[in-house]
Amino acid sequence: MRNAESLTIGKVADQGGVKVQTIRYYERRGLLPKPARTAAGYRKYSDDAIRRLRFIKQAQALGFSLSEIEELLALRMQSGTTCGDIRKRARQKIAAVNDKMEDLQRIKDAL
Amino acid sequence: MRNAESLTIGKVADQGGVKVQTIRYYERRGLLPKPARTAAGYRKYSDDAIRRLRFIKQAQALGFSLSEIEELLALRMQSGTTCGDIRKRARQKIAAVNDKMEDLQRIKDAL
DNA sequence: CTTGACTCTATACTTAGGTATAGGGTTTAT
DNA sequence: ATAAACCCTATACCTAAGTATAGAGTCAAG
Repeated sequence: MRNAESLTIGKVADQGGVKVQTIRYYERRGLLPKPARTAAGYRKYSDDAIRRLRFIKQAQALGFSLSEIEELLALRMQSGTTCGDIRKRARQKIAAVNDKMEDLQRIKDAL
Repeated sequence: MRNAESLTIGKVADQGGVKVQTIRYYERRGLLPKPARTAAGYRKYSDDAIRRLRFIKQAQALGFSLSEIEELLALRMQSGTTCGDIRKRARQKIAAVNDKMEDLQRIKDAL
């Protein structure tokens, strides 16, 4: 009972917390796969799309650019072999965040 | 022996790690005070400008927008009274960074 | 069976944060 | 005393990440 198939773009946008145009924009950018279409040409999504949108938003909040996120998603797709790459990138990012926190401390002290 | 006065915009740019045009841009935006000028109209800076540039870069690296940085600098100027505000903002930002780290963990796990 | 809320494509506009260019004056090293 | 390396203003351009608009088709509720 877990899978509501065939969501419209509007539903996905609402659930993903973005605008409809943003979804189409992501599709053009290659961040979201081209979805199936109805006879009338309407995009049909499964809730994978929502999960993907949320992943994108999280990664964005962490300071990844859309291009970086594209790479992350690509890596994720090559499941199996290259998991190490992702771990490495995640670790890099964590290190960067740690650095940022130290800088923050310094700024706090400076103020 | 600590104060080399009267730096040109180029020196400040080099030391601050930004382009000359960026300095002029920051001046237009109000992030850097309008400096004194030579007879010929050249901008003259003290090394305060360099410190300020570095502060801006650090804050930027932490995810502050230029507008936010403007506010931070303004707060810093009202020295004395409103130090609490800055601490509060810094603490907010630290909290945000902590949240981000948790998100990062989650992403790492998700990959 | 029509009206309002969707959807489609294509194109243009927006904001943030710069970066480049044109056309000119100035300083400095030779 | 002249050429290179600076500086000046003003204006235009750029990338990222959307957001809006126009003009047209579609679906669902009354």
